[in-house]
Amino acid sequence: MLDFRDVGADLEGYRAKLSRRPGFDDAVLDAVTALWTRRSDAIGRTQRLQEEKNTQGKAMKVLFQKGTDEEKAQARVAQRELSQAIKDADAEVLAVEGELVSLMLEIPNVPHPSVPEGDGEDDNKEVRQWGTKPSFTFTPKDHVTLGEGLGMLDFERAAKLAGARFVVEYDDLARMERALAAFMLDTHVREHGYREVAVPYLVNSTALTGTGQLPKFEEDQFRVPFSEATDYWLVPTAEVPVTNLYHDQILGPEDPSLPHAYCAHTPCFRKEAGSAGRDTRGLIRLHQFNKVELVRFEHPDRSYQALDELVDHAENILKKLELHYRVMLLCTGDISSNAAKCYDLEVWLPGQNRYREISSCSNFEAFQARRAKIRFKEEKKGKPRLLHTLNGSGLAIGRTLVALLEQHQLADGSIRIPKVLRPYMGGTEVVNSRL
RNA sequence: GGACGGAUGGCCGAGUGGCUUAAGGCGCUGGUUUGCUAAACCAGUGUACUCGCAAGGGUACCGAGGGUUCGAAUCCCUCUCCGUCCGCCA
Repeated sequence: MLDFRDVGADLEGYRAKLSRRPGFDDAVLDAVTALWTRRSDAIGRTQRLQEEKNTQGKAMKVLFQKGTDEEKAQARVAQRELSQAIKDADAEVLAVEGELVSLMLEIPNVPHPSVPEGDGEDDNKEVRQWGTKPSFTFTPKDHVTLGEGLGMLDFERAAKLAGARFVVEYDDLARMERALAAFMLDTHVREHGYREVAVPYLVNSTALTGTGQLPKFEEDQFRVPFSEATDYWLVPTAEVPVTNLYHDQILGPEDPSLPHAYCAHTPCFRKEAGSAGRDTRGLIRLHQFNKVELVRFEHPDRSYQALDELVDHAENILKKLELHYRVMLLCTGDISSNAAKCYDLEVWLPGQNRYREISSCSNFEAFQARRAKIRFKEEKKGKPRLLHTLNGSGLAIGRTLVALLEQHQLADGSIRIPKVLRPYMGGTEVVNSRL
């Protein structure tokens, strides 16, 4: 969320910056400015009425001891009228503010100047590549063929249990989900300095609003209809519970200094409402998948440096797993609504002959911090400022499994396990079929 | 699921309708005194909104939301969270 004061103070500046996003309708900005004025007027009125009522109220006690019955009655009527007037003015403030906030919640973040313009995916800029495409002396299979060939991926039974877009894994591939999570967490904790955290997989709508999934993307979220009164949603990513750890908090100078960096492993649940028919084969787009997520709370002055570090930490996992990938800088047409700047890591999938997103690393600047009220003070008496939040996948585990299967496949359909993962796989070097 | 008890500033804690502009203490910051440190003393110490060029005002906030009243931290209702016990349970 942007600050409507900033928008009102520099309407044309924001119009220009936000118009870099294709499809942004700037009419909403004029509505915001109009509401802002109405809000200020209404607040001014309420406060003047309050002041008057307080002044009169202080005189009441004396009056009730010494005044005549008639004076008392008059004062009572006057106060009652003031109370009513305050109530009315308050109601207007609330109504206008409600409208204003609901508009603000829908306005996307301002893209950083370094974000290239573009209409969509094809306009993203490749920043660098790491490694080379593996070459095969045979035609590489895709992960579904490989996994089913090993007898370790089972989409039919998953469909029986839950429906489309779920998977059942067995044996070494089931173990590899666990191994990858442990390997990634260990690396981020030991080598990159993140603090490991285990969080709830159900969150409330306040948390989802704080990180920006609500209200705009409600159709992507799984709501748990536990009862009328409860407000439970399955987490779409650990970003939500982890970022909201600091909800409504002011970090003081006595707190361990910024940055605060966390990593968490959770399943992620997504409706994939808008992607019917897309990526229906395999592990690429499921309703449930595992992910290790990195979340950072940063001083505004160094959040872009932190973004580079974050990308590096995610890349490091791919390097250790010996997976060829490229780094893409997303353009204004492909970047998410919350992010100011975003890099995607795209891993090479020989079975599909294309790169696929395996991590998305974003700087949200103050966009989430303003929604979730996350602030810090540099000095004890200083003014609280919004800090910057960042997060990135480190990495999506299901897609990592896909990449391992496809890039490290051998001619007979078995899979070579990269060295760093072997300790987590009981020393196994190759995944072989048990069939 | 049942019963009872709680929720007040950074922390502890007083407060049963107007003397609260939230006492008092701790902590913290600045100052005075002072070989150093400590102590003592003095002053300050939240958040949001709002008016103002500024200095500096004003308004709201005692878990949340409603209600009663001229007036609510205080009385009433609903909810949330925490604690203790009982039942059920991985």
